[in-house]
Amino acid sequence: MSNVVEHPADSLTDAELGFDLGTRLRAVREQYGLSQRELARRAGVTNGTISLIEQNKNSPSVASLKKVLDGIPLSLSEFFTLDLPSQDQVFFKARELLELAKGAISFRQVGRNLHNRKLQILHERYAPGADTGKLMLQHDGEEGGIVLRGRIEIVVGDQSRVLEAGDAYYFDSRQPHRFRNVGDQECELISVCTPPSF
Amino acid sequence: MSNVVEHPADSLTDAELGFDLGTRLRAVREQYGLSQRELARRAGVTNGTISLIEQNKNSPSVASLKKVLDGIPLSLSEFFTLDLPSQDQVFFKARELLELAKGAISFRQVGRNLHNRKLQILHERYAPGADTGKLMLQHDGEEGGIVLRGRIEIVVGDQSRVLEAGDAYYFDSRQPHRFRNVGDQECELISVCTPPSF
DNA sequence: GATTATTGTTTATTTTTTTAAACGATGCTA
DNA sequence: TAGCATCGTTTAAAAAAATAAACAATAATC
Repeated sequence: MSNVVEHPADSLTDAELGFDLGTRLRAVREQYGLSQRELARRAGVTNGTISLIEQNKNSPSVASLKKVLDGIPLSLSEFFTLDLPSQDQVFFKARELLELAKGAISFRQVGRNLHNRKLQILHERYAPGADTGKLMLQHDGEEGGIVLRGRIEIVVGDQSRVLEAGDAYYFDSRQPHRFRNVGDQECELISVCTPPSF
Repeated sequence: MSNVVEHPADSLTDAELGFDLGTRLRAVREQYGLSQRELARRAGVTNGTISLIEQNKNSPSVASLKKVLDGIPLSLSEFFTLDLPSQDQVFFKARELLELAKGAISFRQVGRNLHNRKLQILHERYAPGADTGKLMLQHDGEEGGIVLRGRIEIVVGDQSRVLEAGDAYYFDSRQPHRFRNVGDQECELISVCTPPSF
């Protein structure tokens, strides 16, 4: 009885595959080097359960899927949002940061493919007077950052503040927001946000 | 068969599941202005099913939870990663950053309550020679950062690099990793990671 | 005020999942 | 090669979830 497991190299997301929970669990389990029995022992279920789930012969209750994932360990949200095959670049020389905008405002991003990532990390520079504009930005996710030098005015919803070196911010990106360099020198900051992915 | 002590009928809540699935579903359903019956009709299940799920009186199979969410519509990953709205402090003066560690290695965090947040943003400082230790760190999530000044050696899995001002990194936090200041001056960087949420 | 919908909940019955144990296949070691 | 451990799979019985229908509470309409 040959154990043929479909493993297309370009198997990217569940959206394309129509959500193959069994294959996903098997991939995760194997990635962690666990046998069905070992995972079953840690999770407090039987090995048969895991076998049947991985073959999509039954659909586990959320409760028992949680039990299984606890044995890895992996949270439900991580399990469902997981992008399995992505071996990415880890280190980036300064010149390798991806230039997203260039001019009065400059965004230099860590990493290229945003779709596989949970974090968008930017090195931002604002020339004196530079402004993200009156039309306030608004998008899903959360964002925050720390100011490295200069003075920048940040408007979030009905709040507004001028931040200086060492100051920081954090807000829900669905609130309208705007950045403006109100100093007389260049302003620099590191920002990060969770990109809307799924 | 299991001789384990039976749990009371209503014990499918936080304790076992890690979060309150029933309340979560109810909140989402009401947010979309749907009655149990209307959602049941769209999802192709019975209203009783939804009632029982929302009371945590049974734990739906992933298959039926997916059916229910399709009626909203909402993906599984969206459902599990939903964050309850929380209005927090937006701006932080430099001195308000939360000091997590103080000594050869210093971590100063943006924001206090990590549980409601998707991002952990840190201002890290490493004294010359400072080291996160031979026991390599490993945890769920992803992380990245940008070096502001100094020289730091970062080991991720079987890869290793010395990064300098402007350089950056990004990796899956489940890979073992270690940070070490290999320069003769203090090293400073902004790091960010996705904390495990559930 | 009575009638009629619509809401969420509960209860027997059916359906599905989980268990416990056995099965065949593979790999290791003496 | 034989013996033994481990792997994933399969199957009858037990446990749990989904259904269908009845139940109670509230709001709307006549």
